[in-house]
Amino acid sequence: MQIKQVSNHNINRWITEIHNDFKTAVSVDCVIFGYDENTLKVLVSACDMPPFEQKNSLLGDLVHPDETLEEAAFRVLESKTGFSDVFLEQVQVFGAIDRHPLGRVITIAYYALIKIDDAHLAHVVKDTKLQWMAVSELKSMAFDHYEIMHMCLRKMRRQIRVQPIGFNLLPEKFTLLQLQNLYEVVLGIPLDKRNFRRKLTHLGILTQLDEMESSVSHRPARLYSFDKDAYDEKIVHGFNFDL
Amino acid sequence: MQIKQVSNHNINRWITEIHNDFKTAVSVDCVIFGYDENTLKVLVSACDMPPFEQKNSLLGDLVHPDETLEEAAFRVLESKTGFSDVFLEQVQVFGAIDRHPLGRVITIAYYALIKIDDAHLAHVVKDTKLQWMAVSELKSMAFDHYEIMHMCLRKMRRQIRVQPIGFNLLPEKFTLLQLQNLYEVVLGIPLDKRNFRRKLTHLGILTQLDEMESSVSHRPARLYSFDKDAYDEKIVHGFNFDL
DNA sequence: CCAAAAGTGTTATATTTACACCCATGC
DNA sequence: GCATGGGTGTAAATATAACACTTTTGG
Repeated sequence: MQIKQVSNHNINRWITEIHNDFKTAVSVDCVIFGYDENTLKVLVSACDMPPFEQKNSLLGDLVHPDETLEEAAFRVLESKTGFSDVFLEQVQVFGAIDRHPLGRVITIAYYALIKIDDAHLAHVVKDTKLQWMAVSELKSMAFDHYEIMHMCLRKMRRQIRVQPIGFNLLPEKFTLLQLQNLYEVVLGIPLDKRNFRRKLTHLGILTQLDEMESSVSHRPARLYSFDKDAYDEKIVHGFNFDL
Repeated sequence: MQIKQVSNHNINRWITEIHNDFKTAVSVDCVIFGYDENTLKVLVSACDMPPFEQKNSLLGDLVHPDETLEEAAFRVLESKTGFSDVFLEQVQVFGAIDRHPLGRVITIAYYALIKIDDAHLAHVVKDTKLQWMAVSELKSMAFDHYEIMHMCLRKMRRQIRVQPIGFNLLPEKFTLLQLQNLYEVVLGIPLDKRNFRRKLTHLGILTQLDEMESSVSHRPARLYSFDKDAYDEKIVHGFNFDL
């Protein structure tokens, strides 16, 4: 990179600091949430770095010099899940001085929401280090990753109430009960069936499909899909999603 | 720092990358909000770095190797405002590859809320580069600082509705109209006087003082203060501030 | 016919909004 | 006495919460 010759001593200080003294390693860590078997899960990896060999860690990597932070996060996501088109949200930076045993590494936490499907599960199974773990069963992790996971969970819980992001965790076609269960599991509160259904169907952001559940041993439920166009349209007219 | 000898080649890669290849300069930038003359203002500094000499910039600095991100932000705040006890909130990281003309610098944005008082104004006046500018008058800034300011403004607007942070912008003792004006200015919406007063006084987080405004050319208003203890008490019992 | 989830309305309660006048003070 | 903001209550509309039974399918 070319550096302009400038007279101000303040700028020379910056040049020195930027290029020598004050450089730090920067990583991204992804909290990848999935929803399966009525459970909120996180994709974790067996950690191979001392002293955390018995722990699980989040999926992350150092940010390369030629990529943005978001690109780094998407690179991690794609390499571990095979998906490139996922919902991704920056949460917070963690910069405690000794958070990494190999030296100072500040990390930018992202959370992602993905639809766990069979193709994806096969992809994960091939990588013996990877594992979907229920959020409720995760008690401790490598580094400060448990704290990071928890912060991401908090942010996701806050966001899911006011933005239609929950659909990223469900298949394209879902029943109203699946949607209600998702909210109950994520938020940890029971919801009234009739009120929930009225609220959601009256929001006008669901498309009622001409299709039913099949092969269930009870009355099959109608399938719905999220109508993103309708949502975007309503947003510009001052509509608020609020569950 | 001491580095453990480990056998795994993956870890050796990390060591190389962390200590050599992938280091980046990291800075903090503070969007310092103040409220004065019924206006929301930001503390900005004349920029002396080409090509932004005609622009204002946020207050920031590189993060030093021996301090956390928050410590860096507080250091910037204290050096520029003289205050160490201010409300500070991390907002987002900005990591576009060419956001800084001197090389790759990723920056962590914070916003701070401070009470602009006379002592503080004197402090600012001594530094000829510093200036309080109305948010509404800021149209462009150095680097990506306008975008950063805007993101912080958005986050602050969101937070002020659900957390009692507005009090950080007012004097210890304030009138209900001052508080209402603050909300109207920050949120950009008019509020009904009677409804606002009823809501706030019934929340039970304001202490009604035995003191009135003085030297005003109209009926003096009662003064109130924020009762943090009462707020904390209510929070643990599941109370939600929501304006 | 049994088990399991689908689907559907009404009423009571709480919250939010809209709105207008007299009061105290400084000049 | 006039300009300025201080201070107060009520009614209508809206949103939320609670609640139970019949229907449809597979086994």
